[in-house]
Amino acid sequence: MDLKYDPRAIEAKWQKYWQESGIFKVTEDPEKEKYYLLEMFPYPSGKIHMGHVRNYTIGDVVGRYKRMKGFNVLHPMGWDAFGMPAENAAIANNIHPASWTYENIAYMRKQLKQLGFSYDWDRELATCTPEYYRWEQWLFLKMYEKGMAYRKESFVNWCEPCQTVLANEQVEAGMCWRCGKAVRQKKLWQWFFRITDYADDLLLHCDQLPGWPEKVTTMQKNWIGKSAGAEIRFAVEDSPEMITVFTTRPDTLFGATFMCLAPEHPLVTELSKGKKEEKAVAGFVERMSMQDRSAKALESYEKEGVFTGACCINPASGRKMPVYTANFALMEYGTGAVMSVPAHDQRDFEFAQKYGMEIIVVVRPEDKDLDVSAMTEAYAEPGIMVNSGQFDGMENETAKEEIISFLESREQGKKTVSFRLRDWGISRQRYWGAPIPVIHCESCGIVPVPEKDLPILLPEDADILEGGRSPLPYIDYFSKTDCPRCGRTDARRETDTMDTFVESSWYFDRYCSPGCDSGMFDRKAVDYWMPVDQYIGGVEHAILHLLYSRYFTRVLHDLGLIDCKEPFTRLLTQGMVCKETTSCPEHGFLFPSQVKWQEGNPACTLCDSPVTVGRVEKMSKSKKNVIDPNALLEEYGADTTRLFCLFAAPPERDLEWSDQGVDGSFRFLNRIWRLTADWLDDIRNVAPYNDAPENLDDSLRELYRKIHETIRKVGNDIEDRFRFNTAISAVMELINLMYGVEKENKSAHTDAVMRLGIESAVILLAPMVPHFSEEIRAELGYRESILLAPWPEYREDALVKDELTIVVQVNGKLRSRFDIRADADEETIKEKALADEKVQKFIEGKKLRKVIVARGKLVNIVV
RNA sequence: GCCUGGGUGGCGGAAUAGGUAGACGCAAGGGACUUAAAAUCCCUCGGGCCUUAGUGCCCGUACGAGUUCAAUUCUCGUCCCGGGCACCA
Repeated sequence: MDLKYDPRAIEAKWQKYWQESGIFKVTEDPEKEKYYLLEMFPYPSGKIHMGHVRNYTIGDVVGRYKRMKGFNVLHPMGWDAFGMPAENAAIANNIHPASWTYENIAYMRKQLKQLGFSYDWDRELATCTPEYYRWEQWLFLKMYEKGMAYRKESFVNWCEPCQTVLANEQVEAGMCWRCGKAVRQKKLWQWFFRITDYADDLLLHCDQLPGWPEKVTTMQKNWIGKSAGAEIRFAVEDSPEMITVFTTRPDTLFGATFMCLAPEHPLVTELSKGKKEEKAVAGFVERMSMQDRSAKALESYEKEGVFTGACCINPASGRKMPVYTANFALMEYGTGAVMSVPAHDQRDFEFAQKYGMEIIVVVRPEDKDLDVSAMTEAYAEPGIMVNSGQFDGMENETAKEEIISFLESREQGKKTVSFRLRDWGISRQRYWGAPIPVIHCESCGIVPVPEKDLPILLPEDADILEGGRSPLPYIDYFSKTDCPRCGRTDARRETDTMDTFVESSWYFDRYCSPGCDSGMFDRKAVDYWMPVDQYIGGVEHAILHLLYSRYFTRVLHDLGLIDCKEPFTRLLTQGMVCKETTSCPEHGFLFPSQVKWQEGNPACTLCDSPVTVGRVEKMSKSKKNVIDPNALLEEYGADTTRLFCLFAAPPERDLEWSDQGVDGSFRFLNRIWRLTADWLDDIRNVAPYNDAPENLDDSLRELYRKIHETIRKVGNDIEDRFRFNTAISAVMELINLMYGVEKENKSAHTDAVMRLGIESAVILLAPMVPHFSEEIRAELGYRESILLAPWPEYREDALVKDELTIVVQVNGKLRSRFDIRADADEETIKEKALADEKVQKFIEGKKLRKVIVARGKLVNIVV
């Protein structure tokens, strides 16, 4: 055995062996229990970053562990390959999005292989290939048939100078990131998926996902946002129009004193037409269309509105209510109209004060009356009805039902529920995405592409136009086509492409039979593998990606294509990889390699200025606080890199990068290596000890127990808790103990127990540092891959202790401890504790009030 | 504003059923080996107190209360930090 641990030689050797032996290839095997392990596939952005390394390392440990436990493990990898960065790179570097993407894939695949991940590479897929997206187009057609895909008008961020649609992240403070000019909202006809049809079902099953972090299901529930209430219709004065509102507080109807419509509400323009307010209203609507509509932006705007010139009639009180249009009313939620009850809604209260609107109290606290003139805020609590006609005196919760019945009987409203969730807009006016397979015909309207014409290929000989515009509408051979229904020769192909979340909503199904060319997937394969048993990825996908995938799985289920309804049985959301930032007054943020140490202080390598060490933040290119995995692989190898990612923090928490910590992980592997090298001659031809512990002397017996305790702990930590950090520290303790074994005083079984110890340590670490473990196991004389070795089981009899240490507290404070036979009964333990010399000092002359004995651990004496 | 995590030594973290706070690692200090250094191995390592230096006492898990024989762990309140968000009518 080489005396020095040389990861580079070892890792290349075993990676080659795994690849050539095809050991990670799997097929459906009804004899074995399946385990589908999946990590979120990466966007091929250029190279692997530490977030990927962490995510995929965690997954790999689980995959290798389950494999050793005898499961048939499906562990695939692929590429989420459509998307905007490819277009941006194309513009910046004058390279085609396709070549950019495929080059990145090739490079990143190589990096993943260097990290030793146990993927079945035969199942690799890239979503930008026609073999993949043709089935997405096929599904679109099925969804269109069912009315699950439809078109409606909605808004996009539009940059006039660039003549292009912008993503939210391309809008910076209301301005276009490219030209810096103001962005406005433009209405376009776009494609949607009817996810709201499944809102109730998606919500209901949030409580049936016990393997998901509660935080994620809670976020999903809040996102779907079901609320019960009523729709109420208000007649508009001097007009045949009605305004319909949704409210969760029908009980406060008598207190509604004005109405607010969203600026985009169709009635806004109509109601103000020909009135003196018309100009002001039009100006307001125009101004609002310029505003950024994201939640955070809206948050910062002051609440404002203008009078439309029209009034409506409160169906309960008969009161005249002025109709306003206001920036806080959202067209997307409810009906786009809000009945405003200033006495019982804080936002309405503020709005009423600002514009001098009437405030009427209709719910009072049980113990007092509310005086409008003395109110400083709205009263939103439950209470007793007042000023509400026949409903006075009721509890407001009862009044909710009563008022709804009252409205229903007069056909002025009805009970209803509303969801916060909106339909999924999938249209993107972009090039690098899957074409939506429909044709627009002057005679026939929307005509779906016939199935036999799929796939609609994305032309790959086109270039992104100036300003980032999609070339698709300008490519004649693509966009000009014949109508498949009537044959008209002037039809136009749809040039919107699909949101990339569509690809990631079914890739896990495709992995089950990635080469399938007769459908989205092979039914037998998908029924065998799905659902995913363990899904692992960043918490940033907690809502959208996971919700869309759950939705797609339901759609596939209801189309009769798949058995399961929930795609992911267990979910692990891992934390971010963070590092402190470093910056120089002259050069701004610095990469770690741009910082040198001068007399114990950090300095800039470019200008020698002292460097400021900033907060620990998520690694990001813009802050330059990044570590390049390549450099780590070069210096320490894959096993050390993996080990540190696992050891530094539990998976769901953020991980703080530490160069010295990496060094420590490397030292640990070296320590095992040396221990093995040191003992190899003694243990090479010895069988690992596997007898009763009684035949061992005290210190060996202690080691034997430690070995089995470690086996138990590592298994539990991986299996139940994904606590790789504590699993590793348990093995460290075992190694530390073995370092204390002296060869000089060897007894009959020393070699056998040492062999067991080393063998166990290595096998327990095999999922985490696979190359290292394979190598040592080979040195110990095994011919087969460690992957084929069964996961070790602990012996109960080795864990048994003759003596237990009991600690003694007096009034809850630790005062003494003693050892006692493990089979001693409670009374004996109690007596021994009371008789203890140190304990005596504290209880002498005092009255014993209580003595508590806790299961073989502790005695607490209360005096 | 709403939702959601989190606060434990110089640092990352541990404490799995309310029962010995600080496992393991990093950093630091000391020692051994060496001509020397590196590497390695061993020891110390939360704070304070003491004319008994100990198998000693007190304090200590963001802060303040509470429940309990016993709280890092459970309850309530406060402060601070991170993440998400589409004004939830």
